Amino acid sequence: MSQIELEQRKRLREKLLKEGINPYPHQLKFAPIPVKEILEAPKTGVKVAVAGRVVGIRRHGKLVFVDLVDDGYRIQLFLYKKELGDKFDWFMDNIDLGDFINVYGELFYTKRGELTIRVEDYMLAAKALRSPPVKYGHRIMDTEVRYRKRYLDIMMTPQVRKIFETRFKVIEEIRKFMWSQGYLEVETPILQPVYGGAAAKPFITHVWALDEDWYLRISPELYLKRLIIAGFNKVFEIGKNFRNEDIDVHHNPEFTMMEAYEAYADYNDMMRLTENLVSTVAWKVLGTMKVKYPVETEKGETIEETIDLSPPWKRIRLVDALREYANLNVEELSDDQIKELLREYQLKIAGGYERGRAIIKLFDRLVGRKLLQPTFIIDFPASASPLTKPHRENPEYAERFEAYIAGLELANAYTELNDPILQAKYFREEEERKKKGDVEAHPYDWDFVEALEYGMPPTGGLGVGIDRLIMVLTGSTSIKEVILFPMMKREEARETTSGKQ
RNA sequence: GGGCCCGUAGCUCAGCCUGGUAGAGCGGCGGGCUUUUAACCCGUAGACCAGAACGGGCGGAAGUCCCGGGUUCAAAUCCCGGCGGGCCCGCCA
Repeated sequence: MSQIELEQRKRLREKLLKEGINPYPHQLKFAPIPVKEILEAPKTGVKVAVAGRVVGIRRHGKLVFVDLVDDGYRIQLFLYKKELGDKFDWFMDNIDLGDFINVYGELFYTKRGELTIRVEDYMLAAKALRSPPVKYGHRIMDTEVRYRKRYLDIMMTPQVRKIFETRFKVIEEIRKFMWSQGYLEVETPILQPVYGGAAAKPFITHVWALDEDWYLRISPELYLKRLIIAGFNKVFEIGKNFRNEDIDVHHNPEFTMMEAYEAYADYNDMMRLTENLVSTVAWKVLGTMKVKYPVETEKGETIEETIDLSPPWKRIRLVDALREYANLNVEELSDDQIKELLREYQLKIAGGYERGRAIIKLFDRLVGRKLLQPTFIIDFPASASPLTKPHRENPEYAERFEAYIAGLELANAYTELNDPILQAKYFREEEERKKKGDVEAHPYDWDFVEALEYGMPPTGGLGVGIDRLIMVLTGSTSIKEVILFPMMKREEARETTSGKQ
């Protein structure tokens, strides 16, 4: 909007105040009902009151059509000078696009068959000084504006609003599902003295009361396990984790995870939990277990892939997946041959070469993105899974899986390591890697080891990336499309009505 | 960390290659129109500063075509360096 238009509206606000009309009244004159209710059960000949934002004004001489949006639902208003008299002129002179108004009138169908309110009276409910940036129903083209001023993106574009409605319904249904399975929803610290539960760089903050540097959690894992030790058999937590790493289409520094832990369960139970959770949530929110997701083919074309979320999902060992999808039989390769492959694909291992980590790297590079249909990749090399119990049949592997859908890593789960001596050994090895330059190695958490020494039952644990799950369920290819306010570089201060900020 | 693309009126974009008056549509403002729905038709202001404000007229000290330099008689346009955004690659299990 031009500066001139902003000034015009500021003057209009002043004019209204002088006339004794509050542009920001405390109460509505006509008790409104939701537009949604009117649209769901349309009746004609009845009087209704509604409130909402003016998003369209179409004038035809002595009559005018107005589009009003209330809580995401649009209804048309009809104002006729012959019926409204001076109030018609007042509306045209004082109501602008973007304003909130409260109207009262009778429902009828126009010649074109649209349910419309024939306005008999109205009031200004809140003045907008800036007009909407685009016509209602259109997309804001500038992605920077969309992300920085998400309120405009949602205000003007119903499809965008729909994505976020879906997002929060998904989270609601996850809760309902977990509750129905007997899990207790808990909260654990976001500010932690020792971070852990994942391999990632943390955000550091300072606690003035203690004069100590603390961390924003990279995962709630070690606290949730403490609750299993405490004697809660089934717990889960939904919340933000913070990882001080790159921002791209699959990563935002703060993101939402659901983690669940269950005593006397193992990673097989967690697979069943995962596929039941995801398919049930899809069914409840979308009414289907089949979703479409845009996928780029090798030719560079984008096609809609239909993804079937119904259980059971495919289960395949990581080394078998490398054989099946990348034609690599890593179990028969020497370390030198694997190092050669790392060179070929320009992959580096932080903290120095280590066979297990190298195999996982090759998997991520060559296989992960090919896994479009839901797939559990099971049995990771033990060396790169320091919180996981070794495989019951072959201790070179860990009882760990990752779930992939649409090429996205969606979940990560273990049969949890509950041997404190082994856990301490793994922590020491992680400390060694940290010294060798692996900035993401786990720090030694002696307090957690002590907790394990009191005895933790056999436990299955699961982490689900909620943002990525919502990407799959909404067909979004960027995590920024499913996070309300994604992290962006700080903006320069700008002029607003209250001056420089 | 590497590469590619974009940044011009409130919005969407043209102009840039080939340097020489900065344009269109939408939106705004004014007018017309009794059933429209991205309404339509006619007119008009609007890109930086600015004379208190507003309306009308006049004017240039000049004028941020993201910012700062450079080349040139002359830069939105060419060159260099930034900033912001998007995408790809690497890293992030």
